[in-house]
Amino acid sequence: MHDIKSIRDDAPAFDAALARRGLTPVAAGLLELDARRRGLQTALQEALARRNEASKAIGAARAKGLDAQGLIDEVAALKERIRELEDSERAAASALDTTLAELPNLPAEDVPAGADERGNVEIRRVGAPPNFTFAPREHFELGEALGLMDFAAAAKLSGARFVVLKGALARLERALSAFMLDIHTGEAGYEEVAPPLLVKDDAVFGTGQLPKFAADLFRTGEGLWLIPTAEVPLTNLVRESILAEVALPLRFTALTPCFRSEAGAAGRDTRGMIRQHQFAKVELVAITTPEQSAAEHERLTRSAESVLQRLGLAYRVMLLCAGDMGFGARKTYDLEVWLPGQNAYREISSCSNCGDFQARRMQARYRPTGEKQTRFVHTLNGSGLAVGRTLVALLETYQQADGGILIPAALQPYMGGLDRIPPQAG
RNA sequence: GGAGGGGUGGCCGAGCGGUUUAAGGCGCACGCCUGGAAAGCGUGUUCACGGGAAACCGUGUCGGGGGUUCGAAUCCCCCUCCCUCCGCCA
Repeated sequence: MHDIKSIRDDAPAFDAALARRGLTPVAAGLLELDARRRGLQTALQEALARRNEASKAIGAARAKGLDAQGLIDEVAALKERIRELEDSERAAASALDTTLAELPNLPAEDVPAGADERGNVEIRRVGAPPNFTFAPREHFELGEALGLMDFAAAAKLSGARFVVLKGALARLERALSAFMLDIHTGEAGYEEVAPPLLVKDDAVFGTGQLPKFAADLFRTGEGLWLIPTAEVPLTNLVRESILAEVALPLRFTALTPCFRSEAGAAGRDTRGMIRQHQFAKVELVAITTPEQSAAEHERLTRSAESVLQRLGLAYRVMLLCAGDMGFGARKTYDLEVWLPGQNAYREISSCSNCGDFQARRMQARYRPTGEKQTRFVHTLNGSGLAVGRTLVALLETYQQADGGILIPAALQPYMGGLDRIPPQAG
């Protein structure tokens, strides 16, 4: 959510920033709505002030036993005008808010230009893609051959884009989750949270999925939303609050299932676990000051990267261009892991600095030490990591010619000491 | 799901149609006092929006939304959250 005042202050800069996202100018229309709203508000407030003044005089006159009929008539006449002004003011404010709520965040200055993923810039590459003496298979071939990954069974239960994991692969998902959480809650200092998976409209509005992306979410009959990411409950932990500066930064991590309708993804990644309606993810969220958020963004990204490094997975870090960023982000790094079966880098984490964009929607503020005025916090989030896709990368990276899967040393304690998933006998 | 009781500033807590400009207390900030501190005394202390160069002024805000009234923290209706009991339940 943008501050209309900042648009008032520099409309051309606002439109120029939106243009970097490929959007047409909107500032002029917004300012017109804003001027109308403020005019109505001033008129309303003047009417209310007069009503308050006259009502007080009526009370005083009554107390002295004087006649106040003239004042009573005046206020009665004001009532209708107040009602009209209230309705008009509300309509104007609502029109302005509706428009503002659907505008994405502005890209940071150091975000490269570009309309789509072809404009993204590679920042660094870590680890070398493994060499194989055989043609590496895709994860679903490996998983199904092991008899531990069953898409057909999932389809019977739930339809397309679900999977059933069994045995060592079910364990592997649990192991990866615990491994990631331990990394983030350890030296990185994130506090582990077990949040609700069903949330209200306000929460989903706060992080920016509503109102524009309702079609991407699942909604219960009772009107609650299944979280598409733990970013929603974790970030909303600070909604409508005023934090002391010394309490910042707040760093939260959570393992949750994530639910996405994938409405616009028909035909993409239809095979395998890459794109599912439900997947596990360990999320990282940080709440900090405007001064600290850029550094916090780097720190958060490094925490996510450290998971890949300890698992020995090759990856690259991409700085997203203005046209490829998500709705709430002002700057985003994507981590892309190497998938030997696909012979490609695929997104496994997206780490974004949202600036004060979500904080405004949530009314999440802090009070700088020694100051009276409050300011909006900056919010950041990133996957650390998508567990399902990590499992995919692990299978494809550590596959053996016989169909078995080696378990990286760092993960073995979480697998009960197992060092490889053996190929299915027979 | 049923019945009942509640929600007032950072916190506690009065107020239940009009000098309430939300009493009083705690906490916090600043000042006085002090060798220094405590105590004491004094002043200040919700948030948002609008107007203004500023000082400051105005409007709204007593869980949320409607209504009654010249006037609502106070009366009425709906919603929401918390607590107690009953029912159901991992």
